Amino acid sequence: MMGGLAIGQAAAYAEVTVKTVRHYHRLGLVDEPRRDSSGYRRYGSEELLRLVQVRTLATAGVPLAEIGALLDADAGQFTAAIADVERRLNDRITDLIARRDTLHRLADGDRALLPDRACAVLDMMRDLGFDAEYVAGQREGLVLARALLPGGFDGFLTQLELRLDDAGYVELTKRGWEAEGWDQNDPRIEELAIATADLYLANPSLMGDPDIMRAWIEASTKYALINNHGEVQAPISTKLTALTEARLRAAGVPVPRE
Amino acid sequence: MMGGLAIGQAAAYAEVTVKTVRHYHRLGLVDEPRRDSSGYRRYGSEELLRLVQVRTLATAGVPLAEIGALLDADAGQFTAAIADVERRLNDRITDLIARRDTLHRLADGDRALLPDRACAVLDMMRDLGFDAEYVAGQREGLVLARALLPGGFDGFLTQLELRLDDAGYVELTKRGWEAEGWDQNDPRIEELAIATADLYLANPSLMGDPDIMRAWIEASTKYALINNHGEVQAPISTKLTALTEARLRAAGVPVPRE
DNA sequence: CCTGCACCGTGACCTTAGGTCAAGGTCAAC
DNA sequence: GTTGACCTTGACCTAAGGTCACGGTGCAGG
Repeated sequence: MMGGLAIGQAAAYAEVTVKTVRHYHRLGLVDEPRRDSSGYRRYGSEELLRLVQVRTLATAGVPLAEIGALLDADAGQFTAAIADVERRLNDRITDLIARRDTLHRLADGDRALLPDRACAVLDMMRDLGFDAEYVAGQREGLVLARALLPGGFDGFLTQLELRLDDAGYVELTKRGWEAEGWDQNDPRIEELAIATADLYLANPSLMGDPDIMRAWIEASTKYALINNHGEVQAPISTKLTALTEARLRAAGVPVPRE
Repeated sequence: MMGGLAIGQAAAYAEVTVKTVRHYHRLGLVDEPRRDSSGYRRYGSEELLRLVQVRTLATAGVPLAEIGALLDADAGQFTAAIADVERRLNDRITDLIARRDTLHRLADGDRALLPDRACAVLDMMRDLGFDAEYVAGQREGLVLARALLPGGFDGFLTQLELRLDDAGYVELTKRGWEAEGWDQNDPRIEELAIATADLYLANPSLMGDPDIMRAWIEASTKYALINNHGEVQAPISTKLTALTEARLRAAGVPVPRE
């Protein structure tokens, strides 16, 4: 027995590696045991106990830098610290469980980027028969909107939901998307602007915050075009918006100018 | 809007730090986005999606080195990999839960070092009225025994339990411990050896593996003396063992010599 | 127009908890 | 007497970023 365990046996006992034991010695977490005649470390149960204590705390996630003070504290502080460690462990466990659930969203690109409610809005658009490219643009827009105005995102979704509930709005918006293929001077553009303005006048709650909604339409339309056709301009949409706003102003609605 | 988010906004969106985003670029996990006129990175939803995917996997514990291949794999491989990640997460969770339970053992030094069954044996010794120093020595011995013969530890405990169930054994062992304070030539030592040998002869199952049990008695006695009195020898115990073994051999029991 | 301040750029070094490698000494067995 | 398993020290490597230094950019206030 030579009066104690060699480092490999001590390490196996504590279920750590030899290197880890030496690491703990270097950090002063476990005192160096006495050496035998050939300079080998010889471990008694005192050091083994300490080693197991350190390992237990370390694998529980306590930083090594804190373990020394923790183990050298008096009983009261020690049990309090243990309770704290346990709390942190519990936090980590619930955190990991949350991450495990988040993982499922990865299978679907939309769901990784947007909260469920926004996904529901996009689904509704698809169900209402909007063009897939249009919906994709709306998705991009929602992602950016959430990044740029995280506080107002929920209200913004509410506004979108309100609009999608209105059959007239849905119809006019679909036509507006088709309009991007029309000629710059197509007379239908003005017709569409008139119909849109009339819709807003008949149902003002659909307008929402005009600043935000204008930015929204331009941005999401542009994104759809950039991503799907490499085009940078959405001239028809811009013209349509301008005409609609002009008509609203003419009717006495205070629409701010860009 | 300047056509995209700056790195700080993208990082906030993905709930990582700016430094982390650049780190992912350097590792090739997220493509560098285009730059604006002043060289700033400008992020679109493509990169944001990728960023969120990488972060989700990374915080789920997937090494960054694996994430690239994982996200670039086809759908089948990807969902398989996700399932694997989830399995590893579950493992980590159950592992943390086990560690949390282990933590409680730290409050008591014995319970950190020894399995419950061994603690029960020590408790039984205390309850049977063994001297506290003796029990402490047994504890040290158990710790070392578990380190040195982990495979045989359970059988060894069984042997101890068997012995403690025998009132005669308990009585003789207590006297043997007291004997360490006697004179080397005290006639009671031989009496004790005779009684002990007779006990073993009457009840051979108490003997167990004689090699192991002899090593055990010597080691645990020595540890108690070293730790509590700084003595290195346990001469009476050694003599007692020798006398007992001689008597057993005389009675025809094959006791191996050291 | 200048100055602050908050943001962006790169590059080099620091951190935690060890792992790996190198070069040599020791021990038990065949 | 040599092999192979173990021990010694020391120097360097790793992941996943953090911190520091030093400089450029963009915008608001005085």
